Amino acid sequence: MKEISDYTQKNAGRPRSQKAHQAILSATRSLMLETGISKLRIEKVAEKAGVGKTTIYRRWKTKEDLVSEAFGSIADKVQIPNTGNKIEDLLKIAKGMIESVSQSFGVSVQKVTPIILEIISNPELMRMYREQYILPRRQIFTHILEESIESGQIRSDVDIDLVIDQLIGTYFYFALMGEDISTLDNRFRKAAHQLVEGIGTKDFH
Amino acid sequence: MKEISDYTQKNAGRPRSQKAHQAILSATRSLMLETGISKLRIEKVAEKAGVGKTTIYRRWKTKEDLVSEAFGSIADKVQIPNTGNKIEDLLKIAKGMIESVSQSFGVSVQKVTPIILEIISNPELMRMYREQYILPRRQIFTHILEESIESGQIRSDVDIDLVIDQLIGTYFYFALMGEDISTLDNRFRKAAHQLVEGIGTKDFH
DNA sequence: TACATTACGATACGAATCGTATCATAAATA
DNA sequence: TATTTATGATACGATTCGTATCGTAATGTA
Repeated sequence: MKEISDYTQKNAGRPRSQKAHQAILSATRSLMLETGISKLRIEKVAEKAGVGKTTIYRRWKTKEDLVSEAFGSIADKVQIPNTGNKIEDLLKIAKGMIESVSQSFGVSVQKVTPIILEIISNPELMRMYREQYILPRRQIFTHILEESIESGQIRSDVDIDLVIDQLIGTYFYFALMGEDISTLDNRFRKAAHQLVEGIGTKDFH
Repeated sequence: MKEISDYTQKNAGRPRSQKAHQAILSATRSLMLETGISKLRIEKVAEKAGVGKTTIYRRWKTKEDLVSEAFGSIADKVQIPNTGNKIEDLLKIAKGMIESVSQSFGVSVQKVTPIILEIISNPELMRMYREQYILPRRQIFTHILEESIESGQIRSDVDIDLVIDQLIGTYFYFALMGEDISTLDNRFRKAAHQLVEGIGTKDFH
């Protein structure tokens, strides 16, 4: 049997319907919001998309493959922010890691955080999320921080990748494991300030 | 029917076996390591514990309740570290959030991180993990940081809870979403140093 | 046009797992 | 001894899974 991922139309036979393809991905996204990933039923996706479940199983080997494409294909290019304030720029990019998803889905952040947690728990989906959502934003972070070094706001000897780890780690901890999302923005701003200015007394170093 | 969680022996009838209770929790922990939580089968737990599945369903309403007790009941008191170096103390506590689990289970950290990710993804299990594993360590963090303020290493105007968020956030990002666990310790140490000393130039503030 | 090929939607199917119900038996109290 | 509750075993209907089968539709080729 032919590998699903190796599919190429061989100029013979009925071609796969692109309309069905998009309908399936759209139905997958819609139902994911209602049930999460673990309770997503392929048969329900088929019903909602108006296709037979055979069509889904023919195109995607596993549910993870389907979800990965449904989720990954809506990620779009990250805009470089320019609020005039570096801290606000950093916040905007950090928030984009989850808000870009909630905006694509047209729902609140609270609706998508459980799904993102499920994605992070699954190695294959995590790979997609890292590549499509995290890494592009790390590049923007790098750009912003390098600008800050050039402008003399940040020391040139700091480990930029590590700073990004600290910012993203703090943001995810707030967004995915926090109990109060309403104060997230201000806590992130203050955390960024503490990182810039340092919490030490300077007497020691 | 009587609520399971409200169970109290009414001085009548055969009492519930405590031996079976512990055997069930132990079997749950053992099988969790092999299959994760989502694929944990109650029937397999019963078989491994040498009890009927009726006994499990009688005592725990849901799989989450069972896992929550099996996991939460092995959390023990957190020791206050005293390595002589505050950064090392912070690292030790942070690592304990995952290493205390791996040590209780007698397996490597890599074996338990997927399970902790599953726990974090489940609101009920996350509540247990927060109460049993995170909050006790936040208290130790607070203790260490207050000591550092008293000794003049850290400024008294810093937001300690926020510093803890930054440390824990960074640690979890490394441990749960990182790709290279071998350098985790050194990256955490360096991140803590960057937070203490600040990444800014002091020319701005 | 006729034929070969592949995709289509519908549906039937066995397998796995779920949580409940039933049962005779065991272990406690009154 | 009688009552009550727990025990382990097992049967059960309900879901969901992924596959197989079917006649039909849509394409390229002879």
